Amino acid sequence: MDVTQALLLLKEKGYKHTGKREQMLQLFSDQKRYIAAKDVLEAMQGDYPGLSFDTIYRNLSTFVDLGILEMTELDGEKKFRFSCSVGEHHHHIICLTCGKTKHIHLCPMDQLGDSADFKIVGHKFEIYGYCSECINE
Amino acid sequence: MDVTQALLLLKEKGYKHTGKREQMLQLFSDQKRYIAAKDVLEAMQGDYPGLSFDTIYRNLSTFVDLGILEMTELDGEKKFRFSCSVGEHHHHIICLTCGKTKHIHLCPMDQLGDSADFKIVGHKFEIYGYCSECINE
DNA sequence: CTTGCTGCAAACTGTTTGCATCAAT
DNA sequence: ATTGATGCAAACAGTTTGCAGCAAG
Repeated sequence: MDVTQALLLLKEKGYKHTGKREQMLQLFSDQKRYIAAKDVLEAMQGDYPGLSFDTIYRNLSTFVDLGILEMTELDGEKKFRFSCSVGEHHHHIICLTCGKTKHIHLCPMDQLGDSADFKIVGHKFEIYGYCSECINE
Repeated sequence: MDVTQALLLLKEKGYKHTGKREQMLQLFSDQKRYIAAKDVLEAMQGDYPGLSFDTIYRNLSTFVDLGILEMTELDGEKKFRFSCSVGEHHHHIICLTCGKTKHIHLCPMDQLGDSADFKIVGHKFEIYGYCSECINE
């Protein structure tokens, strides 16, 4: 999902085009990372000094609703992180320092037989580590 | 880990034996579920009407430090859940209604080769569903 | 000019902490 | 008598909401 495509989708759904939204989308498109709301805010405060968390949260949540972004909580973290959504089912290795991700095409659910006593509705598989840039710190 | 064993460990480490701690441990030992702090509190307020969240949280965190309980955050939930810890590495199917768990002895990390560009330090694999008792609601 | 977007302030949830008191050893 | 355990109140982080004004269509 690139920025132009996302903006088109927004327009289609009756959302307005604002500079803040575009720049948020640009940020996620440039950075293939899981980014927390706070970091989105900080990245944008250069261009939008008065920008508030409210706007960040409202837009992030809009983007997730539209399928533009995906949202996760790293194990133990008490905050959400967001990154560009890609269509096909996949999992991630996530850098605990910078949020950079790498896709994993192995899904453990493929090898798991049906469970007699549970109706399965979802799963979470994430791998945590440090990327080559963050490991020397 | 049963209650007597856990109490022994507490004593060993210089922690005191209180009725509240014993009953908390009993609760987790009886119920093989992931329980949230709030539900622990509610389950105990019958016997300890003045019981506060502070005590619950402090004791839960002590138990986790000692390896008596394990802690997780279900995907999307903004709260921690706790359950009896077992030694060997494993994963869970977790009922989204009652927190009941079933152990999974498949670990996807076994099939994952080393990643050249990430130093892996942890992972999370959880399966969410509804148990046979909760499915009809 | 209409409707959605935004900032402000306030509320909310789950969790943590300082302090004085109480209870287990 | 010591030292840890507890309740209270307050603080904290991340997130959400009502409202009035602003800006994009």
